[in-house]
Amino acid sequence: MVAAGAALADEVGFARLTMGLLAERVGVRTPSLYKHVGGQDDLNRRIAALALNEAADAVGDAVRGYAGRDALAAAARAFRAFVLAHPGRYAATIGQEPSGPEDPLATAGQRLLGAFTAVLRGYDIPDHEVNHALRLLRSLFHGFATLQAADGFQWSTDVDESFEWLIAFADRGLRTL
Amino acid sequence: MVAAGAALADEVGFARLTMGLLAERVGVRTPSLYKHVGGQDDLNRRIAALALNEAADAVGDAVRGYAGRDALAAAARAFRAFVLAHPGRYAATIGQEPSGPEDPLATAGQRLLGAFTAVLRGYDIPDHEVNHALRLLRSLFHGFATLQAADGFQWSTDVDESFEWLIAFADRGLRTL
DNA sequence: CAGTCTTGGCTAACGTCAGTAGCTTTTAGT
DNA sequence: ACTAAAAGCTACTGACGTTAGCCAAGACTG
Repeated sequence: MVAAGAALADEVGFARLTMGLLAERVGVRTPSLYKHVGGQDDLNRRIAALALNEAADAVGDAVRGYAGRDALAAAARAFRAFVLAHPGRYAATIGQEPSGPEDPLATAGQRLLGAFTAVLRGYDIPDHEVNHALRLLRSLFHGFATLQAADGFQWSTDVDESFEWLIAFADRGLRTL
Repeated sequence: MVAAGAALADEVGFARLTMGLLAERVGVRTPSLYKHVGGQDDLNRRIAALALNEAADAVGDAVRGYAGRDALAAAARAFRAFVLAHPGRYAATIGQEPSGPEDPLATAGQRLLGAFTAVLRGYDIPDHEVNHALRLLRSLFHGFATLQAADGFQWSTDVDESFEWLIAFADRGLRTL
């Protein structure tokens, strides 16, 4: 149900994800959906939680066995690949605030954060700067991925190249704190 | 009209900006709005263009008279301040693709980009890397601002401090290319 | 000054969509 | 075989975006 919604969001775009469309997709009349989800808000939040968990898995898997720059590059590429492959469900995460620490959305966010924290362990970062570095990485990758997904880079230069440049930039910065 | 819409979006949140609400705000019945804007899509795009132009102005003004690290810090702070002061209209810019080079949205985006380009002139950046650096800055600030506006994580540590740390990080990286 | 065109407002209506109420069917457990 | 939960359905409501068609006020022109 939520998986179908996420898939549909990836196909038609998150903004065009409608209860009626989802019902049609799963071969059911619209009101029947309400036996499975609380409503559109609930559906959106669950798609967002799914997306964050999947992103955390993707980043976590990609990082396994690597450290330092290799880990950073693997995490970055995995994250971007995920967002580009699943733009709809990732868009669902934008503008969702977890209602509390028990919210599945919050724990999913924590898992993703944890995956990036693992990357930072490969660098020599003072304790009190780890949170700052974490926010840096999240901002950087979230920003790049969403801008590209929205086609925010209208310029001609190759985007892949920019992304690799960006990874190198972050790596250099993290190595020289 | 568009200005009123932008103001309303800032107040109630972009997602809750409705034609009926805007009509009420400007003291008119809903259908009368269509004498001024083409519809909700058109309104959204115009609000987005307004926001990008205002952001470009804010960044451009803030940078004037500074260079290097001072310019970068001024630009970054101005941009973030703008997004936090006008979350609704800035949210309108997310996920809007300009229809062509003549689209006011595209030219507004170019102006904002130009403001950041001015900042980069204060650093010694090889020609072929300027575009990469530009995308870095845009991703970084867009990501940070939107994540904070959406309260995307549980920010336990002070956000202002993280932002200043992020500025310092970017400055160091740009100085040592 | 009279006529006309433009501008900006209005009411009435329609289509789409989220969501609710209440009933029926299917299915699973005893 | 019986019952109760799970999951489906039709019918309906209300909110919203949007269009059609009409009307009033002001500007421009003969």
